[in-house]
Amino acid sequence: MSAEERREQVIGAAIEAFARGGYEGTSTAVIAERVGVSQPYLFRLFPSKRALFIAAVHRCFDVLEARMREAGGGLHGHEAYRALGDRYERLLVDEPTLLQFQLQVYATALDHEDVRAVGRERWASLWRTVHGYLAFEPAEMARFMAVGMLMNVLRALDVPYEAGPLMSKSVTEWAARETAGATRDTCADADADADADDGAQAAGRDAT
Amino acid sequence: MSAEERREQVIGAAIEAFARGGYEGTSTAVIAERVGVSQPYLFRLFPSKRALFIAAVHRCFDVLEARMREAGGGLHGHEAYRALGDRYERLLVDEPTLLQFQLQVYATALDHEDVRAVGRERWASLWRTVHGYLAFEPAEMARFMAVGMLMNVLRALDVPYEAGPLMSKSVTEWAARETAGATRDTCADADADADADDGAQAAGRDAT
DNA sequence: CAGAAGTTAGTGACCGATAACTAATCACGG
DNA sequence: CCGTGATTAGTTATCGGTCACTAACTTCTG
Repeated sequence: MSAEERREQVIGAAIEAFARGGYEGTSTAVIAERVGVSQPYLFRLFPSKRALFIAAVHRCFDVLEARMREAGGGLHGHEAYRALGDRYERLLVDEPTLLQFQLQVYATALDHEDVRAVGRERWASLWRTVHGYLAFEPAEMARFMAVGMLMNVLRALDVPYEAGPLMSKSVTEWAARETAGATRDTCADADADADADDGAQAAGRDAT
Repeated sequence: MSAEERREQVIGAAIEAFARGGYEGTSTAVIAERVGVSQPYLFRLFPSKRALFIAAVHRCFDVLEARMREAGGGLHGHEAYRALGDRYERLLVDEPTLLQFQLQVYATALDHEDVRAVGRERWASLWRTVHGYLAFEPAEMARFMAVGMLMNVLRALDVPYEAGPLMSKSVTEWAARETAGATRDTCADADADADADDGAQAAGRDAT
């Protein structure tokens, strides 16, 4: 296998590993093990752990932008808004690793200047791709991105929510329930592994 | 100094340290050093590093809820929406550590079930506090929280933005600028330490 | 034989946690 | 006022394990 192929493979494994453990919490050994090479060999493919992480950031946003572009197609305005929103919801279910890694990037950016710079650069690119390509109004742009960030957090905390416009209502109801039963919070464990197949909820959106 | 006082002090130091380095990236030694006690003594105040982190999570959301309650007062509807929004903007400028820590919590929640459970619990509490106390409509609730999450990310990436309704427009313009000059991205370093006093931008909101 | 792909061995530093010891405070009987 | 025993706040010493990274060696292929 060529070094370039290996590098791509390593980046994929790095995203999966970093998504779970974060930058500091993930050893280069587990990444190497995941692709089936020795740990020191990673340092011949990438100059440092940070360089590998940054390569993973680029890959992550490459995919994100590609997905948005695919969904946007020739649409614009509200049609595009709905199309991209739906696509992001699906991405959240189909490729959760990508979103978890995204969250790790934001956290890592706080004290690694190089990561912050790359994250900012790619966020600008993503924002501009969505805005320029689909011609949203600025207010809708911010709203779209903001809801995306909210969904990221809800997913990170394993909060169940309905997709689409019903989200706010369902989350509000969830919050009321969760806070009411604060005395017996053991029931929160029961749905820990039940979210694996709640992708079906995304289809429930057409009931709107 | 009593153990309880020390504990409170340690929690404060822990938030500051964890906010920068994250859970895995912060050693108990640096937290101990920050409060001026020996590292092993932390383990007499808290049973484990995780327990300390979780205590910090509680403190963080305690403060967050308190700030929102103060700002909400007897207001409701759109007036409350504006009051809380303004307060959150100010919090972003005045107490950035709290927000950086918040981001670390979301990232940490991904692979620590106990942190996730506490985060979910406190998010529900926060959501309910804002919703129940201020009587927002569900859609406004989600919008409020979503914009907050967006602001968190923008701050983490050091993206300059105008506060208030102008945000989306200013960020859109920023994205256009940033992406246009992608070939010479060295200028991105210049404003790295210029954000210390951009709190003045928050006052620019009344120009609306 | 040359170069690229990949390995084993090792290193110095650090980290969370434990164990055992010390110093100060305080209540209290004489 | 003094001694004294108990509780509490805090220390030093240390350990087993892990981590990013380096150096030197090997194996495969054209």
